[in-house]
Amino acid sequence: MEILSILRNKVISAVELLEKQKILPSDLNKSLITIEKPKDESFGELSTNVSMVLAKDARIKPRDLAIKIVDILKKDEIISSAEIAGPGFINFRIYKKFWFKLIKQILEDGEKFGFTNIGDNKTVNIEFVSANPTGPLHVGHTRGAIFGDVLANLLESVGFIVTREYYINDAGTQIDSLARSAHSRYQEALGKNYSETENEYPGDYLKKVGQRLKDEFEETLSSIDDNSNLEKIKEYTVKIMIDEIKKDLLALGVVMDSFVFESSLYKNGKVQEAIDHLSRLGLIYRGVLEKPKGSEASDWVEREQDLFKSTLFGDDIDRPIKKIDGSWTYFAPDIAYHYDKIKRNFDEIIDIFGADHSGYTARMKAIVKALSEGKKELKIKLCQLVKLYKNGKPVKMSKRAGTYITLGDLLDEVGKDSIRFLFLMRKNDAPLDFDFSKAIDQTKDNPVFYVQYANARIFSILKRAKSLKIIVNDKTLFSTNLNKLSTDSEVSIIRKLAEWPNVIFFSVSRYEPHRVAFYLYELAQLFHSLQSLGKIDHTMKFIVEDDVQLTYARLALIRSIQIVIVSGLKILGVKPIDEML
RNA sequence: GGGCACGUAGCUCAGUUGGAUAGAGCGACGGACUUCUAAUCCGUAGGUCGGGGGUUCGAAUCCUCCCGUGCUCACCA
Repeated sequence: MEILSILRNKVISAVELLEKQKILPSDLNKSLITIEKPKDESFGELSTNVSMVLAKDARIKPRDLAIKIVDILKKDEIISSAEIAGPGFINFRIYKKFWFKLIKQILEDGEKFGFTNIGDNKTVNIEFVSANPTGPLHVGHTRGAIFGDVLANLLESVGFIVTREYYINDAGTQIDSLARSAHSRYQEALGKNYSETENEYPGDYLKKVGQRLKDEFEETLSSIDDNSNLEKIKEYTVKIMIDEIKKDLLALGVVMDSFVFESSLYKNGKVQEAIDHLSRLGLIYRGVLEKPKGSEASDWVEREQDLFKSTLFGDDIDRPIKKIDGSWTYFAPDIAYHYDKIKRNFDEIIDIFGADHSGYTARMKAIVKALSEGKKELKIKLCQLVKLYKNGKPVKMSKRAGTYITLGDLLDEVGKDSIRFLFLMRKNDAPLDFDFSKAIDQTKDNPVFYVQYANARIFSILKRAKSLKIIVNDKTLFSTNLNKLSTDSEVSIIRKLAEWPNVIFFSVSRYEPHRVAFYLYELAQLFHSLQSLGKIDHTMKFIVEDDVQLTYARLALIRSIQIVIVSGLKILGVKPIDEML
């Protein structure tokens, strides 16, 4: 167990002792007790809010409670000082040798350090990207892809069994339009009349499809008077689009475990089945929706339709499941799809949406609650939109004109690792301004190189140590004597390393992968700072030639930094590099 | 007009789910290399946390009302 948890347990035991002695009422809620690193290190190395959190329930003043707790903890073997400050904080200092234990633990655990078994083999389904197969992925999808993938990595790393899933909308009118557009390009490839105006998907990417249709089928599908030809074109086009999407995702480092086709839900009767289930639960009725307030829907007509009682589950209005012509609405297959997820019996179901689908979340949560009869809760994370800039100027994108920046474009210009890291330097629900020119620049404003560079520097130091006949494998470093680590900067970076398990815990429990990226940046910052001390004062170099023991101790320190950086980068799906080129 | 987000330094953003004197990067200004990689470091300047009110020991964080921005709004997907 790492030091923050150890200290927290000690604090809790102290409270329990006071409970036993009847000084405090029993059964106080201790879940809010935290151990944190104070912002200002002059306060102490670690602090706890215990006395403020318990004061109210215990009916005692925070500072009075703090005095009692401090009396107990002062005797503890790892605590060198415990002081009360401010409204009732208890600030601790820890004996150095207990900080050194942390380094030993990192060297022993390796890249597993910090990852506890939170998941306990619980299963999780994360659905993300799920872009319509009508064109290549663009920057918006990219953000969702990275967010979902890294969240999946995180969950896996703490013992969840994760299914990364992509839901393919391969049915409906959009896909019919796609097929007609592909047919136009097919005609074009065959040298027949091509009409730009009738083409709903005019992007160049369909030219390739047209050519491939020609290569594959020659002229046999040219006439679409026969509907079965259009069906074949549709099938073929969707397949190509999906292959392209998979290829782009792979280049971004994202591999899905599972694809679910909307069309299969119709074919297998799963849509009807899900709706029937809702009916049995009494949640479907014939009704008339009110005209939306203030909406400018001028063509609004009052109509009776089949509605799902989503208001019972926290939605604003009940939602139609059938259109006027009797066909299903877009919502219906989604009901079936989530019913299917429920029946596959995942412990957790997570959907990742783009912000443009935020209006959809209430009904999706409602449907999962309804279909599972309250047993499952759908978790939805929203990714805000991405605005692209180039040299500080916004890049205009138009789907109609076919001038939008695709994931492929991004990968060509920026590269996978930069994209992933930069996209993760924003919280998911904050809008992301992404400047192309800055991302390409490898020297400034680019945190991924900053972190990579820290790793590369450590690699280079260890390499040099080896050349000096110093043994730098983890086993040797593990058994080295660390007592020579004595400066504030050194101990301060160990304290930072001690936060890593906390960072993982919060990233997982709140589904916030960006915390990992920020943490790695901060850790790299401390490392760079530490290294630069050696420039002014040569005794602060990591390798001090006339002090073997100090050298070993410092190598153990930087090696443990490297372990954390590398394992963090792996979570982000960014490849650590040993040498900057 | 309704719903959901968001509003923190000149710019881009963090802020451990209510804690101490609100942080970082960029930009600006001033410094540091016969290097274990200067792709780096150190320092200075910069704030009414959009505004008002409320909740309490304590608010950037929670509640409420305004102001502003984005997304969205039956029968599209």
